[in-house]
Amino acid sequence: MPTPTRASLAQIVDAGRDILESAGASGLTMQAVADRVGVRAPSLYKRLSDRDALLRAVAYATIDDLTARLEAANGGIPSLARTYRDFAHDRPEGFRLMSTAELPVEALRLPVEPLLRACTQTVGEEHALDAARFAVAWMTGFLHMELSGAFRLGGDVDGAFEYGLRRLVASLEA
Amino acid sequence: MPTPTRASLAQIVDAGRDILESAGASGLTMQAVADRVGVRAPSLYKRLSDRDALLRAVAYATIDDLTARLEAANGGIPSLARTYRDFAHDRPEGFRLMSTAELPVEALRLPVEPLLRACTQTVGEEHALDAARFAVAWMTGFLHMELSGAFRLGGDVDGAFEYGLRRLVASLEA
DNA sequence: ACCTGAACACCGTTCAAGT
DNA sequence: ACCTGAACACCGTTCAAGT
Repeated sequence: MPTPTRASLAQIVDAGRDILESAGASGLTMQAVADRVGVRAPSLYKRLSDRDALLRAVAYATIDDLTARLEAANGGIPSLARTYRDFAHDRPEGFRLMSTAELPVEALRLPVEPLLRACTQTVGEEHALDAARFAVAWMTGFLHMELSGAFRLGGDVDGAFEYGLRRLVASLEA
Repeated sequence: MPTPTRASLAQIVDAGRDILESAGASGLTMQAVADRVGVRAPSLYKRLSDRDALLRAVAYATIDDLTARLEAANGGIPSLARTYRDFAHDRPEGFRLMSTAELPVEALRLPVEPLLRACTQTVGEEHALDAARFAVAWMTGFLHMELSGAFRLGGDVDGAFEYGLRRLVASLEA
């Protein structure tokens, strides 16, 4: 009787996401995933070509999760921004991995789509892409700095986010 | 006669910066630095407690470099933003390391100082910090995304930067 | 004081051999 | 088909021994 599949790719990726959040990217080792999934490390290479493929797979799963949340949000820029921030707070390591993992450009098309629509509404077709890049850059930069503790000193971080959001929206509506 | 010092900390950090830019963060190993400096890896531990300390030292040197460039710029927001971008293009891996390395909050005080002054000029004391955070977040986010290739598809990246810069300045002057 | 070789732990990865 | 132990390369780090 052939051995039944013990470690499906989905199980591996789920284990990877958990380990990532609890131990950080450096703790996301093949051995840690193998232990969690009840298998020896070499067996993972039946499903994934190498550790980089594991990181990419976890990044994709994270992006899917984010995309779903953004689609569920009311489509305005403030709502999208706050949803994005909540997501980064929930899965800080996954959020970081999205920027770190070397992904093909199209990987971000789906999560950006709702923002692109919102920007088209406020600035029109012609500058929608520039506006979306402006918005995404601010949000992503803010969240990275917030998560890395760069805003720890001085004043209210929530307040700084809402201030930036107000300025952002005002500047696009101008 | 005691052995003369072969590997000073300054030499080690300089070697580290070079290796970082040519081989990336994962290529910045203790062995690579030791080779470059003409010493065996264990000798580095006379100067640095561990690899993390090496990364921090390289990050600090990078920050000093950036600070000098920003101080030399004409102090307006557009000039600071373009100087920051030039720096990220010159030393992309160093730029990344500044965000990655776990540094104490005060590490960024000096490079942010010129921007904080510019923001005080345009929005006044009370919201200077919020405005600086808005500006830094946008710039840093934009540069990370640009360097990681997220803007590779569609349109003019320089144009998108100038668009963002115009919106940013306009929103602070409003 | 500074350097070295030897050694250890840990990780990624390959592969021949098992079921 | 899927799994495993054994093995290898590579890296960080420690330490006793050299000058």
